[in-house]
Parts: sequence; C-alpha cells; structure tokens
Amino acid sequence: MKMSQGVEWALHTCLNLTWLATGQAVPTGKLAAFYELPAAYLNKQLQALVRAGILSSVSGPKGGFRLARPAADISLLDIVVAVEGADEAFPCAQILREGPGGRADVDYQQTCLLAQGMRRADLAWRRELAAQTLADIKSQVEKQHPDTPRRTRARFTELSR
Amino acid sequence: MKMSQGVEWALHTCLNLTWLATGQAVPTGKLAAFYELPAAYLNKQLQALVRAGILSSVSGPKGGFRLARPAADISLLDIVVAVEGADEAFPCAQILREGPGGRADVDYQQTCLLAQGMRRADLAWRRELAAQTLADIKSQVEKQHPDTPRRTRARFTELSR
DNA sequence: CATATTCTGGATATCAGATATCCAGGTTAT
DNA sequence: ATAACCTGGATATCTGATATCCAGAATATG
Repeated sequence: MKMSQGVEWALHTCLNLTWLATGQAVPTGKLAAFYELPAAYLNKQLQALVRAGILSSVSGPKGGFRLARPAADISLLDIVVAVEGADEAFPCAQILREGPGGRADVDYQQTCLLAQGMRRADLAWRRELAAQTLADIKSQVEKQHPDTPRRTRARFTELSR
Repeated sequence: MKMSQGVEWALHTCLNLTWLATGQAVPTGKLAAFYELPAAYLNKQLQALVRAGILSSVSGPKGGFRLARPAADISLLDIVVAVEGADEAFPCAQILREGPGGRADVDYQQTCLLAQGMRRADLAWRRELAAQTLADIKSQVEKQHPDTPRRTRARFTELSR
C-alpha cells in the first residue's frame, strides 16, 4: 500500500513552481537539484504531469517546465493521479467467481459488497485530496513561513544548472 | 498504490467464517480451496490475522481458524491493517530537509503542509474503513442473497480437505 | 546557419517487495 | 503412536518502482 516516491517529488516540485513568475520555465536539472533528486528519473514524473495537463514543457535553451494552469485549479488528487495512475488501491480480483454460486457473467467488482465497502473508503480518500488545491497549500505555507516565496526564488536563481 | 492481493483473500475468508458456528475451526486447506487460492500463501495472511487478534488458531486434527471475536467487533480497517501493516500510504521522505532553509532538527513528516494534506486524506480513508464491520457486510449480503449462509456452509462441508 | 540547451520516448539495468513454495518442529484429536 | 494441523524460517520467482542512458526533435542565441 505504499505510494511511489515520485508523488512526493511531484507535489513539492509543483508547489515550488507556484512561487515563480508564471512565464518562467525551469529545466529538469534545476528542479532536481533543488532537493538533490535524480534528474533523469524526476524527468519521468514531469513528463507524466505534462501528459496530465498539469505542467507544460518548453524545449530548447531557456526551456523547462511551468504550471499549465492556475494553482487554484490543481488539486492534490490531480497530481497523485497523474503520477500514480487512476486505479483504485483495492484490487478486486473477482474472487467470488470461484465461490459457491459464482457466475462468470457477473461483474463482482461492481456487486461484491466487500469491494463496495473498500470503494467507499477509496472515494473518501479521493474526495479529501480533491478538496485541497496547490493554492490552498501555498497560502498555508506563506502564512506559517512568510519568507518561503523569496527563499524559493533565490534558491532557483543560485542553482547553476 | 496497489494493495496486496492478500487483503481481498483475508476479507472474504473472514466474512465466510461469520457464517459458521462460532466454535467451528476451518483448516487452511479448506479456506484456500473455497476460492482456489494457494494454501501455503493464504496461511501467511491467516497467521497475520491471528497475530492481530482477529482470528484464533487451533492445532491438531479438527484444528484450523475461527473468528476470535464477534463480527460486529471486526472492522474492515482491522483486517486491512493486519495484512498490509499500519503504515500510511504516503511516504513523506522528509524531502524538505534538502530544500532552502531545511534543518536536520525538524520533523518535516509532522510540519510539512503537503504531508499534512496527504495525511488528512489517509485519515478519511481509515475512518471510512473503521466505520464498516464484518457484521455490517454480512447483513447486507444476507439481505441481497438470503441463501448465502446456507450455501457457504454447504460448500465448506463438501470440500474434502 | 551552427551550436548548445532542453524535452521526448524507448531501451535497459537494478532493487525491493509481493507472491509462492517447502520444510522442520510443535500441538493435539483419535 | 499416528495423522492432521499450525508456526516460523528459508528460499525461489515475479512484478513494479527506481534509476540510467541514448537517439531524436525542438528552439534560443550568436
């Protein structure tokens, strides 16, 4: 039941991008150096975020990644789904097919009451993640640490590559 | 973000046990044959359920497993935690330590606002699972399929080993 | 136009955990 | 005494996450 590490990278990277001028693109190298992450692998997550429409990419010198839409329109769920995939955590393997009265023509993923119970929890999880946007987190951080925007921008500037 | 297959096995196995006389113990072989599962591996999950106090085991001939407490006192969360472990799905790797102003003496798992947002969703998930007991599921099933108790007992009887 | 920078996507290697099997040893009904 | 059954450890296999590399395309700059 572990979520991949890439989710944390993606969340923090997207949050950092909220503190930059909207037009400014940041290359993978700088985004990775910010937290000393492996650049080539972080790039895979960034590509997933681009495919999901959360980031947009720019090729060439001065290229890189930036948020594709306002932070208020990006939920934590958007980012998690982009990196982890949209599948539910509970894999209903249709175990009931093998049980007494099991029938091949029934979709137990839908009818199995245990699967429904698990799905109910899964939906509550998604609802909670969808209710929180990057803009929410951003403003919470700025309230607790008012110098974070300045420090983040400064860090990106000083990172050589 | 996939949950292990064993969770589904454990959930259905525990549910099936709610339809047996409370004193009756069922050996691993029968529990596995019920859904054509690998017995030796299912046994590992059963052992985990015993350690969690959900099942109790009986050695020797006529031995096996039975519920250790009333179905109303066993939540879906109890079973999931017993098999999957109690860890949160979101692994906060303390990424902020490497960022600007990161300090080694701060527990970012507690203070990081993104980690808190993920934890909020995790708690909602657990709350939803804790609110559903085996007794709830059992009564829902019996409402939709009144012959399930009889059929389940019959299946256990006919399974040779 | 030439060059250097950067993204894209595929191929590949490595490692951890899930899945699965087996066995030696302990318990207990008959 | 024997056979059925659980326990826990050792081990094998397979899958997915982690990680690296490279060839090709896009583009800013001089």
